[in-house]
Amino acid sequence: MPRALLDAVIHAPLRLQIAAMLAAADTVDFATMREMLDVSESVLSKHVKVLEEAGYVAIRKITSDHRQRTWLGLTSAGRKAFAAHAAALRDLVG
Amino acid sequence: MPRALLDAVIHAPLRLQIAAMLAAADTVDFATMREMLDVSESVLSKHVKVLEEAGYVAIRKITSDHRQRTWLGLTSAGRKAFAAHAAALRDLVG
DNA sequence: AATTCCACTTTCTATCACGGAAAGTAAGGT
DNA sequence: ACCTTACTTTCCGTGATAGAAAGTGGAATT
Repeated sequence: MPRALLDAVIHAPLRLQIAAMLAAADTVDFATMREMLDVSESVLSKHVKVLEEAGYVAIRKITSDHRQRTWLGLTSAGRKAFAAHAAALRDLVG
Repeated sequence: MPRALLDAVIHAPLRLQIAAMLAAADTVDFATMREMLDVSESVLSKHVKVLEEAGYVAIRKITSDHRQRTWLGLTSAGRKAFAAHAAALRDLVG
């Protein structure tokens, strides 16, 4: 029954970690996240895109200091969804 | 980095629920679990099999009272794996 | 202005997971 | 021998995931 409460977009292992990192750190840049998760650029890019298309993650590309960096952060919908998912997991896992 | 700590066998939504139910109830029979999860027999059977092949679930077929029932329970390895997974999730989800 | 970098993004290709329907199996009843 | 119960396995189609390689767009360099 609580299956409906588990958000498939967030539940996938990598995306759960992405969401958790963003929930904890507010914003993280692409390269740093890639290193922390130890995945290829294409994989991270695609998972971030899934989260973005779900309206959970906001992508901001900023050029500063002769470097362009992509900053990632949760939207308010993303924060809500993550909180709900976290609650569902806690409920399940005790 | 904690990706390694998430057990793919347990993480799948349905199997996470199965494991959680068995962790909470010790044993549950197939039919009851099927109703609680609201899935088809084939789907439950296959997920249970995955858990069994991982050594996490023990299947016991018992005939009593003119009815045969399949009882499911976690093995000690299953209990350990679930506990570890639960810890990893809590760590991730805060 | 053309070229090179950089930092991702998208495409390509292959594999693997998942679901349900339907067919199959095993152990009793009748 | 046949039927029912209670799953199990097969069949088949769909969707997710991964990584390599090619592509894109905006600096920075020449």
